[in-house]
Amino acid sequence: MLDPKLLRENFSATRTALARRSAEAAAAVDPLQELDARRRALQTQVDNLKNQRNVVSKEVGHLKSKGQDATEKIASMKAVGEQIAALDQQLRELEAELEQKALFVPNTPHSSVPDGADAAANREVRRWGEALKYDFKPKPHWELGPQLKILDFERAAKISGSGFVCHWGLGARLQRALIQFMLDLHSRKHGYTEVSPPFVVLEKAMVGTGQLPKFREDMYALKDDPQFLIPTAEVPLTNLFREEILKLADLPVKMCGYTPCFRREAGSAGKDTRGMIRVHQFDKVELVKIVEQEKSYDELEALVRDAEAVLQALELHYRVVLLCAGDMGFCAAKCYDIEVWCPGVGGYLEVSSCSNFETFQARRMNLRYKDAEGKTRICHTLNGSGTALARLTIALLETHQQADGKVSIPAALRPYLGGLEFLSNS
RNA sequence: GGUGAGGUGGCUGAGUGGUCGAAAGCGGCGGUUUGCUAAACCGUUGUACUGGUUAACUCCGGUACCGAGGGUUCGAAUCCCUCCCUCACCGCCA
Repeated sequence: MLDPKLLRENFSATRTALARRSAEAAAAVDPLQELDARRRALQTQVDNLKNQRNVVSKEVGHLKSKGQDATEKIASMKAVGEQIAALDQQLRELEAELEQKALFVPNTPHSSVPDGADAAANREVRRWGEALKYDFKPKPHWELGPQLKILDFERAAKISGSGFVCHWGLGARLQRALIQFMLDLHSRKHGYTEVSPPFVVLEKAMVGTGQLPKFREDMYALKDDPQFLIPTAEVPLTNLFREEILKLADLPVKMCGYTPCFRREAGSAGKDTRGMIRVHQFDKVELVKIVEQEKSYDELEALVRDAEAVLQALELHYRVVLLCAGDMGFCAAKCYDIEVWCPGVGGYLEVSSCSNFETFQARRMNLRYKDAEGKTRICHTLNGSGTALARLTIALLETHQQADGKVSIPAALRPYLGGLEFLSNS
């Protein structure tokens, strides 16, 4: 959510910034200006009436305590009371409308974010490693997985429908190893506190991190309860501190956590459907930071490096891409994607998305801190995948495959697999 | 799921339908005393919205907030209803 005061004072600048995303984004703020003006006028009116009522009611109290008659004042206030009730009702409706509209306005892009309407305008900022050359045609994971008997798409579909995978045998163990490897890396080397949160959250948590109300159709809602399956650990981890005022000494809050992620992918049917590039449920280790405003952009750079460390340790070639204004997610002010090379698929796949949301999420969840002067300010929140498992597994299998059909395991991961050096189907 | 007890400011904890935004204590902040620390004493102390004012939440006002939402009343922390949460016990259960 954007700062209402800032929006009021810098309306045209904000609108221009939003227009860098899309015309639709810019149009979303238009109704806010007029609604806000009406809201304030109405509130002033109601406040004045309430003041009148408070003053007279106190006089009634004084009169009664002295045993004097107050029936006239009481009668006149009855009418005022009815007026207040009616206007209060209008005010509540107006506020609800205003909030509803405000929740649909995306974040303004940071000045360092390049212009552009879509992925074509994204800017590659660096690469690590290079695409390996193979003296055979590298297979895609949807062939490798079943051959090695570690991925089972058909049986998964039998129990859950399309868009699900079952990890079998060493595949299941590989998932567990990767999760543990990443959690160890981030908690021991990068200073994040490991958190294992609930996988089911209330609607207000989903509103807090910006999944709702706009992206409802992408979420799995529980039928008989008011909760949702989490689409990412970002939701529970960031909301953990909602409605709190943190002390400066407690910042930065750095959390890492493993959760499964549940996504309906309602809008992307038919895209990237092959194998497990896009599935309804995948595992992910997420990194979340809650920081002071002045430090959030430095923390973003560090966050990206922390996520990159995973891929480097697993000897996977990747590139870091700075997203342009039109390609960024709803909440982000600035976002880097990390894309890993997958020789079987024949392209780069996004395994991490690292964003600074500035105050956008924190304002929605009323997450604040006391700064050095003791002033209460809205926190900046950040998160990044560290990293997403389904695609990481794809990259791992496809990159480290050999002509004989085996997949070599990078040295960093072997301790987590009992020293195993290869995946093979024997 | 059932029964009972509770939910009050950063924390502990009072609170009679009308000088209650709320006693008191702790903590925090400022000051005095002191070689330093400590102690003592004095003062101060929330959040949001909003009108005016300003270089500035700078100053002066207003409104709201005692778990949440309704209701009764001229007036609700206080009375009534619904819901949520916490704790205890019972039931069920990995």
